[in-house]
Amino acid sequence: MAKIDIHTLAEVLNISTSTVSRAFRNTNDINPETRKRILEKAAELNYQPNHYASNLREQKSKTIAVIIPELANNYFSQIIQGVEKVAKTAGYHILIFVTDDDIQKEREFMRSLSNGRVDGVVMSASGEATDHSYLNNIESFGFPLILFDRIYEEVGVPKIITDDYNSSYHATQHLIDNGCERIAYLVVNKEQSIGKTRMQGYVDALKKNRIPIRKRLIVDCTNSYEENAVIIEHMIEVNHPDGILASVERLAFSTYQVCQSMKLQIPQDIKIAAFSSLEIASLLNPPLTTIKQPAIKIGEKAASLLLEKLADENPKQTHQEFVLESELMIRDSSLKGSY
Amino acid sequence: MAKIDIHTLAEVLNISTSTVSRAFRNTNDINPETRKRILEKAAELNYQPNHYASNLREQKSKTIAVIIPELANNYFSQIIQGVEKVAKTAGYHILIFVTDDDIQKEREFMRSLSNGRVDGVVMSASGEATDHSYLNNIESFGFPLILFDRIYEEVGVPKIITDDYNSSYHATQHLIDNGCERIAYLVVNKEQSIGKTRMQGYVDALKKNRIPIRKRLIVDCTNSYEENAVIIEHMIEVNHPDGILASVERLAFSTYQVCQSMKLQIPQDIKIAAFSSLEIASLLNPPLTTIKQPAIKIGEKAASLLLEKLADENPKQTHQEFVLESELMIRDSSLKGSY
DNA sequence: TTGTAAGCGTTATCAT
DNA sequence: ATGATAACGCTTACAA
Repeated sequence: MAKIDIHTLAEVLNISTSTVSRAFRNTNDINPETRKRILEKAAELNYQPNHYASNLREQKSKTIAVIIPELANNYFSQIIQGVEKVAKTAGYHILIFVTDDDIQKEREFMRSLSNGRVDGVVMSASGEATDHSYLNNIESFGFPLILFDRIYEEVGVPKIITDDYNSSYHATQHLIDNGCERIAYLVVNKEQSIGKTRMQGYVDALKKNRIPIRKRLIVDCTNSYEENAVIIEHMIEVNHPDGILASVERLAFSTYQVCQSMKLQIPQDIKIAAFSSLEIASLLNPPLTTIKQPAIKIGEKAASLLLEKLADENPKQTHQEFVLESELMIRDSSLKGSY
Repeated sequence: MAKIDIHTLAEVLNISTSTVSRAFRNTNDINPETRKRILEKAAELNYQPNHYASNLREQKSKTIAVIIPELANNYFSQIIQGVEKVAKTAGYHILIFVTDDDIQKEREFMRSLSNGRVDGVVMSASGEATDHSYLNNIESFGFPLILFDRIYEEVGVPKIITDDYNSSYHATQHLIDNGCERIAYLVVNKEQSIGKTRMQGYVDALKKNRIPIRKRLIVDCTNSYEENAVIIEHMIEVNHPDGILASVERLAFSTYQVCQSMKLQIPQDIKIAAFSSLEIASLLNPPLTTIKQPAIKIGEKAASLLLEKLADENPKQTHQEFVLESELMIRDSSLKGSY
């Protein structure tokens, strides 16, 4: 181990700790020669300024937290990619927190982070649309927060969302245009921000087309593949939808599986469109029509906004809302007459 | 902000800082009443012990680093899932470092972590099999390291790998059994641990079957989808393989795309098997035969090993190698007569 | 059971 | 350009 600290290094060099410290910072009140000597010796002895001591002293960590509901999800993996990429270029590191869709954990994470562990946080919420009282005094947390995707509307922080309502509306209209009359909407939590918004787009598109809204076609699913397979199969058997709009990717996969096992043909027997940022949607059988969210971009944007705030001396309490565009990628799974 | 520290809290309660400190640790040399009073007040004032001060004092961080070559990769996402899950249950957090396949960055990360930032590291290497001199004195880094998947053979730390050689051998044999005689091997870096081992399995299976090894069928690819498409298309045009073994998932996707655009039928014209932990391989068109690595399990195992080391008072310098089994999931993409 | 005080390894301020 | 010293906020002997 032989951990070497600034004192021993200073001693070896017959120099003071302050000078050593200076050598590592880009200040110019140090003799270039001296700096060179110090850095060389440091490399030789493998000295690294202690991160915790520095942070304690400087009151910042060059670290940002990413709080997300789950990790087993292509969408959030891509979010992390985006955040990581931007953070890295600014010399920041990322710390990952997964709430497992539990708002208690979310709150605990947020609270525990008030200890200065990170300089800021980007988060996709786990709670329901209105359930965020713990964030009432966001300033008191002592760090900037950026919300993305699953947001709490009333919290006064910058937010990044996609145009979920429109996307959902258009995807539904697209299914209708392709002959669907009984479209099911699959959702994990219809009370939560995105599940709710997407449902509204679906509902309004049906209304606009004078198609009755059937409660039984709005299906609450879970986070378990097995359970969802059962739920979806049952729903199909009982309600015979001719179209399906999946509010998250995973539900489309389950539907594909169910259709395979029920020997239902997509899109002949049932058409499908799904919110998804899957890159290989076109390789599926059949190619899946997706509402493609720019997940990586969302991550990048969230990180950029956060870094901006961190760079800003006295950041105003903005709560701007940034809307990124999703793209409806029409593929065979939703097309009439593509067979 | 109004950050409150242990002193002010102590003052408010008319009590000493040590007592406050004790209230937060599970020690019993404190009056339960006092503790209760303290914790209540702390909650009220939203006091959180400063993480960096604690860490500095205790010389540990309850944080582990995950160093991986890339994030835009289903395999590594699953690794992170596994690590995160295990870490969380032990109260650890994870810090992510992405090297972009650059061994310089890997070395810098490792070096910088010697500053006590994390208690331990799990890593999948970015360098080539022999290129790890910087790890010669692993003890001097001052933290335990676990290597997984892309390992450096000679480094004396615990390693977790899958039975790549056998998997590759069997997958190749499987392609041969299904009538392939000109099997191409797609690899990103054939000098690197896994690319190399997997190639060996491929080569030996060919030899065993007295099929000549053709250099031109061993194809170096890159990390770019676009470039790979070009490379693979060119290779197919020139060398007319009737089978393909992809050493990483991404190369199989590119092959699917190329086949689509070249109007080649899988598996009729060309059969494919790939190393991949993709969960929806069976939904592809056609379903993709995979050598399915237990990515999440690998992550879990790596984390468990690390935590064991961390719990151990004086960990012996073990360098055990754990081999997890991959599973050959035979699907249509590699089958003769499944059409 | 509680308090006092030293120290974890830095960096910033002030002197020199 | 360099050095001495006092924080940063916490934990833990040791003392009471």
